[in-house]
Amino acid sequence: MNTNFYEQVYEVARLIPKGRVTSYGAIAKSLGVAKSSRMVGHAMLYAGLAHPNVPAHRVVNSSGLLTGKFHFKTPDLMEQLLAAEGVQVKNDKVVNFKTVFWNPLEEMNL
DNA sequence: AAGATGACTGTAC
DNA sequence: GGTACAGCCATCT
Repeated sequence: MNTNFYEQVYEVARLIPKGRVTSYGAIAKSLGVAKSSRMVGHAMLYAGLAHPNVPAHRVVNSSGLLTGKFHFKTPDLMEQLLAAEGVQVKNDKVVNFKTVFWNPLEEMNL
């Protein structure tokens, strides 16, 4: 699909360190399309098909809520993966979200 | 071409 | 902090 935009989303998503999470808006903002946060989520749908190894489970909404868990192979997979990386998930929500939050802009600004 | 949809976000109550 | 509403924008029907 020529979606270079998606490629960038995947690239940023892959940069997320293990045990950390980020938000769709943060990724969108780092790509200069903060207003298209929804497109980031849409790109994540393709993540499992176009690019394996894209840790889409590390991307949550601005509240740290696992909004996309139902789009995974199984609804439990997302929190399973997060838990396996040391990210505690409670009630479909990332615990200490502000603490484990990883800002893509930080990496890009280096 | 126009309307509906969605893995979102920010503001308001 | 939870619910409600509006703004945004690519994709699909």
